[in-house]
This record gives sequence, C-alpha cells and structure tokens, in this order.
Amino acid sequence: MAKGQKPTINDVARLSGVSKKTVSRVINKSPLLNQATREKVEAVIAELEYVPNPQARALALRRNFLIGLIHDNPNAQMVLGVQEGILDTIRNTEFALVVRPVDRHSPTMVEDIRGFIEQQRLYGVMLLPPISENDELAQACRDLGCTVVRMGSARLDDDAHLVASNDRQAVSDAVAWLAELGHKRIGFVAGPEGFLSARERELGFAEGMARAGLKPDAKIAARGNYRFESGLAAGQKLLSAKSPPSAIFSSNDEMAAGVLHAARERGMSVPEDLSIIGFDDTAIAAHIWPPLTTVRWPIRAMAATAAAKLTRPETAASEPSFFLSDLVRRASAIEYLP
Amino acid sequence: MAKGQKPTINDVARLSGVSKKTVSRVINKSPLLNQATREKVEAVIAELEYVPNPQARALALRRNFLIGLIHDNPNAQMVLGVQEGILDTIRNTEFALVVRPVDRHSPTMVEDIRGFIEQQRLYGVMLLPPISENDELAQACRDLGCTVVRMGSARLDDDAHLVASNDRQAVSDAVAWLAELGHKRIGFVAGPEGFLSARERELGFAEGMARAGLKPDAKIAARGNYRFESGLAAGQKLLSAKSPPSAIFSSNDEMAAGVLHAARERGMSVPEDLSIIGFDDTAIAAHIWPPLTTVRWPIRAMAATAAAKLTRPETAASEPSFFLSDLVRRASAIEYLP
DNA sequence: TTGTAAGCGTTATCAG
DNA sequence: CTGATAACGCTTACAA
Repeated sequence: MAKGQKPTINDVARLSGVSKKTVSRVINKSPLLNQATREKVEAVIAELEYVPNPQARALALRRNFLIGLIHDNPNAQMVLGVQEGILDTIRNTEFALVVRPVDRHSPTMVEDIRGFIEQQRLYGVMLLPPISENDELAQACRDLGCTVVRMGSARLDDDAHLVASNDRQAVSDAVAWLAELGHKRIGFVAGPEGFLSARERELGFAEGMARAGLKPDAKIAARGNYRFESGLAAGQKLLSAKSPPSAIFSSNDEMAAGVLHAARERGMSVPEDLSIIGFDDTAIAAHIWPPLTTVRWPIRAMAATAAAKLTRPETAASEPSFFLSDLVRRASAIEYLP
Repeated sequence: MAKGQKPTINDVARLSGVSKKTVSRVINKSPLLNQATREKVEAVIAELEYVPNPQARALALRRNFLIGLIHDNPNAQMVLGVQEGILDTIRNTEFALVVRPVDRHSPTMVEDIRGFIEQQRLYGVMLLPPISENDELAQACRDLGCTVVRMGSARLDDDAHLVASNDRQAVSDAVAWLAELGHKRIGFVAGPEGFLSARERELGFAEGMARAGLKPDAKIAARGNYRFESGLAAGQKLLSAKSPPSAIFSSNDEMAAGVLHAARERGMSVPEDLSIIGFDDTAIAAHIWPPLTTVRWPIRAMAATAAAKLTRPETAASEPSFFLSDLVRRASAIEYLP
C-alpha cells in the first residue's frame, strides 16, 4: 500500500495471506467462513484501520449506501427532527443521508423522484407526510428496488415499512382532558381535506367528545389548511358564533396561533376567556403568549426507528411501528370559568 | 444493451461508432473534439436517454458528486431554507445533497467530519454558522481535497468560498429607523460571545446609534445566547432599569420573543409602551403577538449561490458573495409615544 | 482528433 | 471453505 494512501481490500488480502474474495466475505459477514480465517482477517483490518470504499461497493452492487429523505416541507422543525433522528441511527455506519425536498403539486413529481432514486441508486427512502400518503409514489419507489418506509398518522403500510404516530388517540385524550376541566362548548379547527393526519385528528376529536358525553356542533367547527391565516379565519368564525366555544382544539400549532390572534382581535383573554390546544409542539408553541398547550409526537425517535427499518431490513418488522404522542400542558388551556 | 437495462457508455459508443473514450470526452466537455463527432455522439445520448452512472464516475475520479451540508442546528427554518436553496441549484444535475448535523461541543467534531468527508469522498461541503467560523475545520476539509463554501455574517473567506449577509449594515439601518421614529433610549440584547454574527450585529448597533447621534447605554444592554430564556432574562434586566428603554433591538427573533414576554410580565403593552425589533425573520416572528418587526436575510438565494460556487468552481469567484438583508416592518415597532 | 489498454476498489461466478 | 477471473461503468495514461 502506497504511503499516505488509504488501505484497500488488496492490502488487507496481501497482509493476511488470503484472497480479495475472502476479505470481501469477512466484510459482508458471509456465514461460510472458517472462524480462524475470519479472525486473522479481522485483525489485519483493525490494524490497517481499513474501511471499505463505498463508491466501489456501490458500483459492484448497483446500489448506493444512501438513504433518501423525500418530503414536501410539512414544517421545518419536523423535517429537521427527522434528519436528526435518521442520523442518530446511521452515524458510524457506511450510510449517508441525502435529502430531496419536492413539490407535491408538480405534475412531474413522481417522475422526478423516480429519476432521483435511479440516478443515485438509493438504498432506501423515507417518505414524510403528506406525500407519504401517496401509494402510487411508494409503489414507484419499490419498483425501482428501493426500500420504502413511510411516516404517517395511521396505518399506511405494514409494520416493516411504517412508523406512525397515533394522532387519533392523542387528540381524543386532549379533548377528554378539556372536558374534565369543565368545558362543554369545545370548538374544532380541522386540517385540510385529503390529509390523513387531518382525518385522524378529526376522528380523534369526535371520539374524545363522545367519551366525554359531549356533542360536536358544526357551528363551532371549521376547516383550515394548516397555515396561520386559515387558523385566523377559523377563529373568527368560531368566536362569532351565537353560542361561542369556551375552548378550541386546533389540528396544528400554526392554526392555533391564528385562533389566538382572532381571540385577541375580539379583545378576549387567553386562557381566561378561551382555552386553546394545538398539535405538533413546533417552536411556535412555546414562544407565543400564552405558551400553547399542544400535542407532541416523538419525531426524532420515530425517524431513528424508521432509519433502522430502512438499513436493517431483517429486523424491520420487529421494530415498533406506532408511537404515542403526549400532551404538553402549558398555559393556553385552563379550567372553565363561567 | 440488454432489454430493460439502463444504457451505458458502451452502448453509446457502439451506436455512434466511436470509442468509449470519445463518449467520455463528450460527457466531460473536452475542448479537443471534432464538432461533427460531438454532435453525432450527443444525438445518440439524447436518443438513448443515457445518463452517466455517478457511482462509476465516483470510483474512477475518486470523488463523489455529493455536496455535504454540515451544520450545528442554528435554527430549523434556516437550515431548511438552505437545503431548498442548494436544491434550487443542483436539481437536474448529477449532484445530490447529503446532510450532516454535528455537535460543535463534541471534542471529536473535526475528526468526525473528516471521516465523513473521506468516506463519502465529498465533492464539496457547505458550512453554516456558527461552525462556519471555525477556520481549523475549514482547513481540515480543504486538506481532504474538498471544496468549502462558508456561510456567514462577515468576510470569513475569499469570494470564491463565501456567501455572507451584511448583518452590520442591516442592524445599523434598523436602529437608525428606530431613531427616526423618535426613540432615544434604545436597548440592545447581544448574541453570545464568540459568534461572529453576534459581533457584527453589535457593531451594527453601535454604528446605527452613532448615525442617529445617540449614545449606547450599558445599563440597557445585555448579552444572551440566542435562546428564548436568555431573551426573557435580558428583557427583565433592561425593563427594570431606572431609566428603561422605549425600544429594544434584539440580536435574534427568539430572544426578541423573550423580551416580549418580559414586557408582558411587567404589564407593559407592545408596541405602545415598548417597540421591539428582532433578527432572522424565523417562523416565530410572524406568529407571535404583535407580529415582530425583524431583519430578514435572503437565505435561500444565498444558499443557491453557495451551491453554485461549490459545483461550478470556474465561476465561483464571480458569483456575488455579499447579500443585503432587509427590514420586515410588522407591528412590534412604532413611533415613540411619550 | 481519436483509440487502446489499464486501472479505480469492490463483488459475483464458478471452479477447486 | 477458498481463490482465480471476470465484471461494474467510467477515466486516465499513452499511443496513433
């Protein structure tokens, strides 16, 4: 091995007196190998600090050791949490994380992603909501021989290819808690139609109301699109109802911030005149006034698990698929004051 | 070429009746090539929809077509903006973006990054603040034959290896504007010691005050660490001064949100009793109440330019290096009401 | 200006 | 169980 160069498989082979192929077998943990041979080679590998060249492996295997993160920006905090979670798993492995923001409204999205996977010969991809709900996309990735794990809010796929938060349960619990605090008129701001997460949160709301023996009222419910402005509009509608709510559950934090603004516009105090609960525990939640009570899901742990399913397919099905979210109780929701 | 397989350089060579090497020359835009030959080969490439295999090129060139984004989480919105900017440039090229969050407090950080670059044979890396200010790290990357572009708030490097916002100028302008609004007692919340961005913003503050003929007063200045809590503490200090400020400039939005909380704790109204200006225009800024007046820097465009410098080194020095930030005027700062 | 031969560092094939 | 030998798809000498 030339001075200053990184050692290659040839160096290892020569120094341990075996063939390249045998070294390759050691690297790839082939089961049919003499224990003594294996140990001898491993000793040389350790001594040389040999690390297999990923590019060469990629060429020979026609498969790169890259995990792709494909998303359409649900929210910055979440995307970053996911990236950190994936890194928690693949740090110190030969895998690397490559990211690809996409535009789900582009007619060529699936085609673009296909080209990306094909060109980079991705080992696996992780799909984030909302595009994780696109079955056609998931199938297209699989057809390319690429493992897919989807992150979502419900059972989108089988255990080996899914990590999900149990949004329905979490919302149901949050609403039941509001009821325990004495609230009877509870308003609801739904997320956009066509989003599974929005649907699950809606079902959770209905469930929680039922548990508390309360009846949802369409006059204090509205649909938003997960953006601040839509939350503001929803808040204006709900608070101008003849019989306005004393508490509002919003399907995400950004809309909850909008509801809060709507309340202020009307001169209402939060939480004294109105309790508000959001969902996601984004950075906004902790920094608005009053700090927002919200549902937090364990994004980083979920992403780490997803990466494990992606890079260790053998054990994929046995890793957990469902994660429980918990309610972060801050100042925006208090007991009902008549 | 076998059915269903992707075409290789050999297919192109065979169909156009030239050697592999000539095709390779076409791909790599070699200048010494007969125009007719080139066109003939290009036609076949187009017909076959041939795309060079990046893994094979990586092996032969000992250099992967991967751009690494190395950062220590300054803020989610910013990191995501950077990723989108980079993608704006490398989409539809053979490059891909690989991300690597790191921990700047880890003693092995530089070593880890070195291993990462070496293993993945990165083409280039982009360093985000605050680790972009680490010269040792930048040099380590370069020693590995990896191009480095740094993003920062001042001249950290030469034009070919830098994109920077002009924080000093932006802060100076913001402070001058407060003075125009009639404010005379202007407080300042500094960022953490050792951060170039914090230093630049401090200098900008001093400059702005000087322009307005005002004298900074240490009794209404405090240092934070860019986190919410430190802003809260700073606000408490400044507002309890014997002669409190009528306006406060905070070196980032998160601390500005803290200042806002501090004001509320004391029963003050913002902006009536206190004007506040932040820096960064993060998601928080638009969603707190009142919406925060803040300085916004063109992150996405900066990142896109950085990626261009990374992937097209020939033109790197001629791309712009400095970007002007602008003041986003929202409701948190108004004219001085005695 | 173009082509030939020899790698780049790994894995697959198939014989021993 | 192990090892020659040929891929993998491209580039870099070095010729012609």
